[in-house]
Amino acid sequence: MLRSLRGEFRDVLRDALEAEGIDEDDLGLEDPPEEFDAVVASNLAFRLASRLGEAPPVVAQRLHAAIDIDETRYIEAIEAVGPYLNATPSDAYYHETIEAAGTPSFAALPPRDISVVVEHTSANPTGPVHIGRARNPIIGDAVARLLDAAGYEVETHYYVNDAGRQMALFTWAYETFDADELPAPERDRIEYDLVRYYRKGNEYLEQASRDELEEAEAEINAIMQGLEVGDDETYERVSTVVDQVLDGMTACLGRLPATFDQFVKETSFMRDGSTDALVARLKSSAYAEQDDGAWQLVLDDWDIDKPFVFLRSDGTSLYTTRDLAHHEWKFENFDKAVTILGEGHGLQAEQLRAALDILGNDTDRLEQILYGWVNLPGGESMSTRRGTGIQLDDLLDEAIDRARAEVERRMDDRIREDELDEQTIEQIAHDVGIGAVRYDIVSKQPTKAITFEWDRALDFEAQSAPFVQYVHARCCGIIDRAERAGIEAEVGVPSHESEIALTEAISRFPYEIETAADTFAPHRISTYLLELADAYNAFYRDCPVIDASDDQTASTRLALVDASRQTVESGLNLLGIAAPRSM
RNA sequence: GGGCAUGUGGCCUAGCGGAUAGGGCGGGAGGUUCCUAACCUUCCGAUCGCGGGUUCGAAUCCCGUCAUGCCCGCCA
Repeated sequence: MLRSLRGEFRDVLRDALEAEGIDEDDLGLEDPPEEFDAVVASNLAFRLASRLGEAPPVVAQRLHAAIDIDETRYIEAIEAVGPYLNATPSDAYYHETIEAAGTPSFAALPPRDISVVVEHTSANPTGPVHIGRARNPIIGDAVARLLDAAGYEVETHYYVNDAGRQMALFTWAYETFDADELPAPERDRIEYDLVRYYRKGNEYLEQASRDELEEAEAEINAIMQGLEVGDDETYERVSTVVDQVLDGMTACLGRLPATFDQFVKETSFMRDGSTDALVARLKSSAYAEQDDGAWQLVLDDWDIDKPFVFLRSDGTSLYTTRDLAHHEWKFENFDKAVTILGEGHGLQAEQLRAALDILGNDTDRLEQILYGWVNLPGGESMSTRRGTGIQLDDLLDEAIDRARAEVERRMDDRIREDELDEQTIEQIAHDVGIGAVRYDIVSKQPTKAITFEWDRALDFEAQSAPFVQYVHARCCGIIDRAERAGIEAEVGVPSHESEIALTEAISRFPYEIETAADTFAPHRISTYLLELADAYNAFYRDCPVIDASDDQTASTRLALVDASRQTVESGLNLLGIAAPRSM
């Protein structure tokens, strides 16, 4: 609803400027501080002041006099407050907000007819997902949900690096070592089983004699060469490892849940000839040169001083070459491409963008979101190869355990009349625990580095998922009681200041989706949900529903509770967090 | 050495050109004869790393500087 009101505000401001014969495009819209009744404001008078030779408040008055709000539906009044023009909402604004928010479509912006592929996670299929990587699926999944809500046609992809040396080494180790010379798996799932071969292989190479090393390297190289020439048998051998490990990783990511519409294999761009074709095009580019037999692009014109090598001197392609073919494939099939990348890939991301530019692509269609690493407190690094770090599975298990303990601790003094059976308790623990993890990650700007600490990541109070989820549970509690008391919801116009503030918070939701999607910033949704939850808690404190002073008040408040519940659920859903009915 | 990112009260964080810098944690003081206290109220606590500049206006933009992280391979 705020989107509509802002539209009206822009219209009347533009009309007023035209009437005054003033040419100015920037309308200076901003959010007014809380203490004002206005829902949107303009600071236009500041900028016009010097040009018109008048003081800002005088300009504001003049604009105010020229503004005509006879035709507006959602703007009740526009006031000149000092240099600001403040727009306050009409009864229709509140009424229609509560009405619209009671339906699921409130969280969906109109379709844009623009397809976008969101590539995220894309971790090498070498073993269990550790929390250093967990930021990627959590941000990526939220971005995909956000863009979907914002009206884009979204498809999610996991790009599988099945072609490099790591996978060749893994395949060799899998075929070479026996299970009985390996330690027991840390968990009963396929990637925990297979990663033991990968670790064993790396370990072996590190302490192998010269002869052993040569022999092993020869086998690993043979696998890499087989992939390069598109040998079917080699591809099958590598796939045996890749597909199994990937199955396990997919199961782990599914717990978040993070899901993928498609797993796109790197080898597919070698096997279909697109990498070779791309290399030929790059060679003929004005920026290509040969250096010691290898081909590279000189990217000085893009302010990148590191050349981009796209073909080895032995004629084989590199990971980045194939990724280039991969991206051109994305451009052929989608209008936009969004990629979530760890900050370690910053330079590569810039080189990729420049190379795509050289190949004649419109790189504005590519959005690369970089996120900082998750570090461990002691500065210890996480490595699948060495088996260090914290696994995502362990984090989620711990989160659920702590949440379950919390639910059980509260059992004694809970007063809500619903009986929680074992299965329900387990479900709540699951929703709360995993929600807390996701919220902790998604609520921070991706570019900031995170130091992982159990107690902070799994805090169930205040600025956290459980805080927001609790609001949803509170709504459900009231709705359940109202139903038993025979109270019917009826959309009305809020009168109490806490009702008004809550309705205004709800009215912002579609606007928040729009701005968050425009900037690819899901953390804005988490910030918004906190504000919505605060507004609801104030309403909960001040405005009884079941025991309202009269039936009419009870009915209009119940409608507001319905609208709140739906909005909170939709908001949590954008972040991939469940909304429990009871806690 | 070069590049990119980040620097906001003891700790975490929002804001990223406009109305007295919002929250949370921690600390102090309160609130439950119940629409679930995973909540609420209140107090204490910030020269927005530092120095310049641009602007009517800077945490926000520019320059410099310091600190931290990441990257700089014919690896992925």
